[in-house]
Formats: sequence, structure tokens, C-alpha cells
Amino acid sequence: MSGKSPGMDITTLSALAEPNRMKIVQLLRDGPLTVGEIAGRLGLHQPQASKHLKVLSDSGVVEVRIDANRRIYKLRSEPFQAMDIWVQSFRHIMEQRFDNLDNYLRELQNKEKP
Amino acid sequence: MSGKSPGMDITTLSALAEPNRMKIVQLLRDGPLTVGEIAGRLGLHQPQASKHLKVLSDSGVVEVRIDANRRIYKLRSEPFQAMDIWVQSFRHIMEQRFDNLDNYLRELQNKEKP
DNA sequence: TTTCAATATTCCTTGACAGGAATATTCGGT
DNA sequence: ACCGAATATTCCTGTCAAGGAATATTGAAA
Repeated sequence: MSGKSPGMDITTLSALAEPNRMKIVQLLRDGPLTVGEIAGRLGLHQPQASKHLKVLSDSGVVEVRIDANRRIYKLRSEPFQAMDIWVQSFRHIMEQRFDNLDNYLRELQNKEKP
Repeated sequence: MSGKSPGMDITTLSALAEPNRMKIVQLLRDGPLTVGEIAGRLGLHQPQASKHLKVLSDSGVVEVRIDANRRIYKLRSEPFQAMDIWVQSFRHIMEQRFDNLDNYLRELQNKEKP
């Protein structure tokens, strides 16, 4: 077969589907940060920050660069590219107008039972 | 304040971060379906299908149209639009080239300690 | 080599959630 | 009014993940 319909990786989503990890990712959007910075800005205890970063790291959302004592975490591009592609496979869904008249007409269309 | 940096809704993501629900959503990408059809195509027992659809419905990923005995489920556009906007806020991350030479040069850049 | 700073890891407890099985609901047809 | 098809709901159970607290690791500097 040739045309694959994009299948989104579950682990990426579940990594993101947790409030603190989501916040971490949003923080890292503005650039790499150390564990301490992340914990500080989010009001997390350091161990929890490390644990969340491990989850993000294992799922490939984030990568780490070791600088002596510090670990500098930054976002990886692949998961976001993958999400982008996946979401784009729902173009036709997103393009739906929410103009009320349009919607009303569409409703009438659907009333005909095939 | 005026410019909000897109904050993705966690419930949407956790609804999607489950294998069977992800499969359901991929099915619905090709059009609305009844509970029975979904359960059938995915090899799920009907109650589990209903439960997953409830989660998807509560999170706003899906909406239902009642037709006598049947419930016809279809994707809603909003969550995907939201995801699209959110992912787009990571443009600069996604634009990273994975061309090796490029990457090598970028590495050298990063070696300078500010 | 002792000490301090930054980070990771372990253990424990608790709550959420998915699947299985059984049952309830709701509608159309007869 | 009853029956059967389609779907939802409830109860139960096991698993897994998150937070707290304590501890282990690593590296740099004195």
C-alpha cells in the first residue's frame, strides 16, 4: 500500500495530557530551560519536575543536553510535526462553517433518509 | 492583556490519549457512524464503545445526533481547530531542519557559553 | 576529599480509569 | 401492550500514574 492515513502516536498525547507537563511544554516553547528553572516557574517541587521531564523525554517530546551539573531541556521538533500532519488530516472537519444559515441548510440536507 | 499564547485544553488531549478512542476518532474522520458500526469495525464490545463515546462526547470531541433507536456520532470541528492553532504556536520549533550539516553548524553555535 | 548545588530515583499511598459482565432504557414494529 | 434491536448505565476489579517525602547521584569548587 502507499497512502497511509496519519496515525498519531498515543504516547505523545498522553505525555501532553497532564496539566503540569502541558505547562512545561508551553514554557519550553520560549526556549530551553534547566530543571530548576522549570520547577521554579511552575511552583513544582524539583523531584516532580524531574519525573515529568522524564515522561516527556521518554515519549520523545523533549530532549536533554547535559551541561555539568545542569540538564537543559528543550523541545524536539518531530512530535509537533507529527501532530501537525495528523491534525491536517482533519482539514475537512475543521473547514466546517459555523455560519448559522449554512448550518441550517446543511441540517435540511441531512434530514433526507438514505 | 490582549495576546494570549494558545493554551491547549487538557481534556481534549486525554480523551484522545487512549488507543480505542483514537481509533474511533480516526474512523469518524471518514464520516459519522452509529455505535454499533464503531463497535463492529473496532472489535469492541458495545458497552465499551458507548463508554468511550461518552468520554469523547463529554470532552467535546464528538457530538451525537439521535435518530430513533440509533445514535449517530460525528466529529466536532472545534477541538481540531484548537489543536491546529495550538500546534501552530510551535511553528518555530517545527521549522528546525534535520539536515545534518545544518545541525552540526547549529551545534557549534550553541557551544559558546553566554 | 569534603561540601554544596543540581538533579534523579525510590518507596509509599491514593485516586482515576479501562475492561468485563450484567442490567436498564428507549424506540419501532407487530 | 409486547417484543426485539440498539444503546446506555451500573457495579466490580485490577492496573497505572501522580504527588509527597526521603534518599541517591553527580559534578564543581574550596
